[in-house]
Amino acid sequence: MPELPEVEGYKIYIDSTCLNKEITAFECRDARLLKTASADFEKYLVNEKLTGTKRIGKYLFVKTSGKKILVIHFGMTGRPNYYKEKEDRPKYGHIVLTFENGFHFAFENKRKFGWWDLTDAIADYKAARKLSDDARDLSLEDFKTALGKRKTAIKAVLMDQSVAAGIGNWMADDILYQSKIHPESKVQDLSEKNIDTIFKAMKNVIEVAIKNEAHYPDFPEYFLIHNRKEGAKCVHTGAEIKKIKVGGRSTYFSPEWQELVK
DNA sequence: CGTTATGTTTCACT
DNA sequence: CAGTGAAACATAAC
Repeated sequence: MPELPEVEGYKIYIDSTCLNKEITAFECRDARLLKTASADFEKYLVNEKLTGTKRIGKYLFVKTSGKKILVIHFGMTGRPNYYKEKEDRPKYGHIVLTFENGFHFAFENKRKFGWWDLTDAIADYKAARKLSDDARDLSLEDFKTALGKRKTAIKAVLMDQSVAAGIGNWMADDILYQSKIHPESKVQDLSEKNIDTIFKAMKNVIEVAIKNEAHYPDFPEYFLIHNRKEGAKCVHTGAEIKKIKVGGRSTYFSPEWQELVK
């Protein structure tokens, strides 16, 4: 379930399980998950160690003792799984590293939208992908600059990784719900104050979600995520949450609560 | 059987 | 060239 807060949790998980142990084997059972040749992963990972991680948005960069940096993207259904017994390999653990202590690290990916890549430099990779700064660190100034040229729905723009890296579908919905702004409001119509409100809501969603380890039931009651489904009711108005499509994605919002800015 | 799902990439069009 | 929207990708679950 990976958006920014989930991937932050995965980072912490990998930091606490996989670092500073020699890799003795690399195995991938479906090459479609690899952006670079399988032989390259063998070459640059086996007999090396993972030494540290850096997360930018939903991308996780894993530094190694070797010449390359491992890049992991979890897609829609990815998650890490560190386990001991070989027979405990998870059903969708399509990529597996084995460490010198006999433990294994599986990259689970049910829908196979996630992938691994190798790179020489994080900054270059970030630039090539047109990735913005991580939404957690992004300044208000840079956020405004990125929004400046846009003429489309704010919801779609919030999910654009070149605007604020890490915001995905549920976070964008919650940010706009907490901002009381309709997801189809055009960016060009938003006031300075609207944008400040959205920026603050974005930071709040991120910090609250990370603090609660992306465990939705623990989020405060005012989070839309508890009612992000058809037939559910808005905690503010009591009216039904509506579902529409914005930017090609299912979008949930509270019609009376969230103003369409024009 | 048809629809939907937490994401990114590609491609055609403006 | 930049921005936009739709389609594609692969698969499970409802």
